[in-house]
Amino acid sequence: MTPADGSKITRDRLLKSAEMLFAQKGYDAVSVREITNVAKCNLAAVNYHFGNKKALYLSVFRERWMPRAQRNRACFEKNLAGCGDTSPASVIQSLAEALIKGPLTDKERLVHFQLMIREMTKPTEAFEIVMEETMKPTFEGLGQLLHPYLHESIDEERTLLNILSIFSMVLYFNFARLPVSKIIGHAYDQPFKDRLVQHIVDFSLSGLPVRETAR
Amino acid sequence: MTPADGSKITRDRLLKSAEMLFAQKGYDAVSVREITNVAKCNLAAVNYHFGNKKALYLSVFRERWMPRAQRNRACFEKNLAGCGDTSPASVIQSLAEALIKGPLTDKERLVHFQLMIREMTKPTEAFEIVMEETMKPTFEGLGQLLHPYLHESIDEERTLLNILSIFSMVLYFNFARLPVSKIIGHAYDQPFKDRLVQHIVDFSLSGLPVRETAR
DNA sequence: TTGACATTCAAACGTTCGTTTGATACAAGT
DNA sequence: ACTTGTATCAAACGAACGTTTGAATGTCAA
Repeated sequence: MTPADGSKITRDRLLKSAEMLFAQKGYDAVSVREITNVAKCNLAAVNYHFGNKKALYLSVFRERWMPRAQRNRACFEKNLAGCGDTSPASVIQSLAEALIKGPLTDKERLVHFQLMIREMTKPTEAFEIVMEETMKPTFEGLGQLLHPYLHESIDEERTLLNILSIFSMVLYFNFARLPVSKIIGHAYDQPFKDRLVQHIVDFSLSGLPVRETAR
Repeated sequence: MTPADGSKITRDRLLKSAEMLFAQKGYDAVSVREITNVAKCNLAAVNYHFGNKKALYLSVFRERWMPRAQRNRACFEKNLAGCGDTSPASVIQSLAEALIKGPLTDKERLVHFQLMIREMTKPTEAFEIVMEETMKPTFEGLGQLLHPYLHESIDEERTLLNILSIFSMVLYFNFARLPVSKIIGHAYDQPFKDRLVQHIVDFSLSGLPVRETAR
């Protein structure tokens, strides 16, 4: 077949199946046979199209994870532009909405953040991709947006800790859906996602909603 | 040999080696041969002492993970008792100190939270242990401590979301040491841990340190 | 129609996996 | 002294792994 034909389709099916399985089970728990079965192609297709299993894993990050990270980033910037200002409230609301209710489907979001968590827990070569091309630029951008609004005494480390704290909430509520659902007693439906975004914004801006009389 | 002799020692070495390797690499990435090599015992020892690999994994949670979770809990309660009150500031400070500077060594802490993250990302039977015997009681206890101080309009879900947000920060700063170190530019030394606890308390109570003039 | 190229496929490669086996060593009870 | 029970060990088991091979199939330019 010519490249315009079914070949690329097989390659894409491999990437798609591999991504889902790697996110669900982790690199070592997934066999090449399992991937090719889900992708409905021959066992040797992985080696033909990607060379070997590890190269397929890296291609998943390069060709599927990165574009999704960029879609998230674009959504954040669109949200923020729609706010009309760059106040901390607008920045955090735009970020939380982009990552929790944003352009990804629920399945994509789970896959995206599970892959991210796996690279944080046991980094491979893909960690550099995630870190240098996505997280570092994002945190730097958030730092520049928030810094003018923060108290004068807040140094660079404190600024980063604040950003990482917001990020940790978004990360946690995305990848740990199962335990969170088990604790709050219901699924991630749309109204809950709205309440979740609102909570993250409120908590990030004011912390715990403590009674005035008890402050 | 009699049970009072070297046998239990072999069993303990297996548990210790298995825990470290499972935390570092994940269940499927670790082979029984690797575990027995690190534990300096025979390959068949895993099956003799635990039956099979999966049972060893569960024993790691029952016999090593759970006791550490209880040590953390005891430290939290000791910290809180030392505060003299149960205000949100005292509760969060006690919690953050217990989990970030508490009774565990740095190595133990990393292992502990990495195992936790792995169970949240891809739950096995050990998930029930972590969830029912540790997280649920902890969150319920925190809810009862914090609820009297929270605003009247805060319902049970909002209370839980606040607790989960604090938990997500503690979790993140413990398991994601590598990316966090990479971003802030230095290791987790003692002064940084002090600043980290202070930040978590401040952020949980007041959110971002926004200038008064910009509020 | 032919030759070159791209893609798929069944089959096999050698290696490593989790698990089992049977022999051996040693301590304690009778 | 002999039996019993516990623990360790080298060796082997079949199954599954990632990877390779060479033939078969299809497409398009010449």
